[in-house]
Amino acid sequence: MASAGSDAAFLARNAAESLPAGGLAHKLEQAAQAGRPLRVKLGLDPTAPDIHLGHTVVLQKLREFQDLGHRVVLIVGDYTARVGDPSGRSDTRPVLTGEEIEANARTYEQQAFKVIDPDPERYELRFNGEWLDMRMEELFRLTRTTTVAQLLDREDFATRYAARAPISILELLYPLMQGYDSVAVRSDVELGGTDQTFNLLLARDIQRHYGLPEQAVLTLPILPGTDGVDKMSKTKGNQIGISEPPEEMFGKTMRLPDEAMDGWFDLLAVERPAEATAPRDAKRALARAIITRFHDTGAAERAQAHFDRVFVEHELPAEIDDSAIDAQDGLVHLPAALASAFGVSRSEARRLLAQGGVKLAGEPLGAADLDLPVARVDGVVVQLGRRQFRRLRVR
RNA sequence: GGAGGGAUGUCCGAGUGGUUAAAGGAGACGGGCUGUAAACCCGUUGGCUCUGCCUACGCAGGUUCGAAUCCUGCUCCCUCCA
Repeated sequence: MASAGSDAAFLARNAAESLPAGGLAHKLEQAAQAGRPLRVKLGLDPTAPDIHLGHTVVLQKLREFQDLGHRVVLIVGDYTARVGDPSGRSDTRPVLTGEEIEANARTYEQQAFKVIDPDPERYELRFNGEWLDMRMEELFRLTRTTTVAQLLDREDFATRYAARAPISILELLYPLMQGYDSVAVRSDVELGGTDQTFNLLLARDIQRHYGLPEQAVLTLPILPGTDGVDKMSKTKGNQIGISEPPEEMFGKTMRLPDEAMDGWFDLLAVERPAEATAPRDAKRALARAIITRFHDTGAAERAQAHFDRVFVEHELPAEIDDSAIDAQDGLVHLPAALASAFGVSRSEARRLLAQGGVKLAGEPLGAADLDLPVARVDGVVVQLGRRQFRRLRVR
């Protein structure tokens, strides 16, 4: 193991903040002296089991800790998920059942193993229902650790409070519960996005109140989505899921605005190509690196070849899925066929047709092409928009 | 406990009896340009058996030739006073 100082510098190199100053190096030193690994905590939300690139930033960091010999503790917020988080106003979140949470957690874990090491020596998975299902008396002890003023220091609470927007007591309790997780698992370090800074730091206070050493906190910048602006999230539709097919990953990465590229290289810990590389080529390298990480090198090469073929050369993809469609009296009703082949509504199919967004064997169709003879479409490739292809097969 | 405000399409947000499938914006999608970047231009954006029909403005009823708009009840949300 290298020196604690250089390890700390390495771990913090692409982090947003390492708090308190010198805290991480100190922890690493203590661990080295005691000859034990650090317990590195990450909390996860069991309502969203699909991992995307944004989640992998912090997972990647966990992996780095593991590679230095430390132990990762993933905490599933099953208890909190069962209560339901009221933040985000009226859209009451569906409260999950125990089984759903368990299933989500396992799905998440399987995906997380693409990044972190599943070796039981280096990894453990815990559910916070284990300790949060507590007696009132214990809750009193927990709530005594923190004051309202402390909680109102958190930016979003402060903003909402000032704006007289509602803040439920439950919401105020979340940081406490998260902090108690740190008490329960005796974490040495906790990771999170910069949006978690407050909660991660509050956990230190709570640990102190419980007579435990305070955890070091390492926050990582939020990875912007493929739009380059908003935080990557499923709801925003700007995510790249780590289980997506290589071709999708390649295309989505190429759509990333140039300005966001630097951030991606840093946060995803992808080696940057030479300074003079054209933005387009840098992005291609980024895309290949991402695919190599979640699939393999071969997949990356194939995805790039596919991309070049379809979007640069404007040729048909090498592989096109078949779609079975119906015909009547020797005619194929296109809106219906497109709807079933591409999963759009018939009205939408009509619109696309009218806008020249539908190509049959490379030739654009028009609004009038509603019913075509079977012979013209059977076995022929239709293209919807720029990137969807299907070979139609009349049943 | 009292008083008041609100719930509109993916989101924000106009509209307070009739050219309203519902202004405007955002987003998304299609076309052009291009590096599937940005910027820019044009167009589309509830569904369908599509020159028409059906469904839609929190939910349920009612008034009216006609309602997102008026009335009644209900649900939910917010604010202020106590």
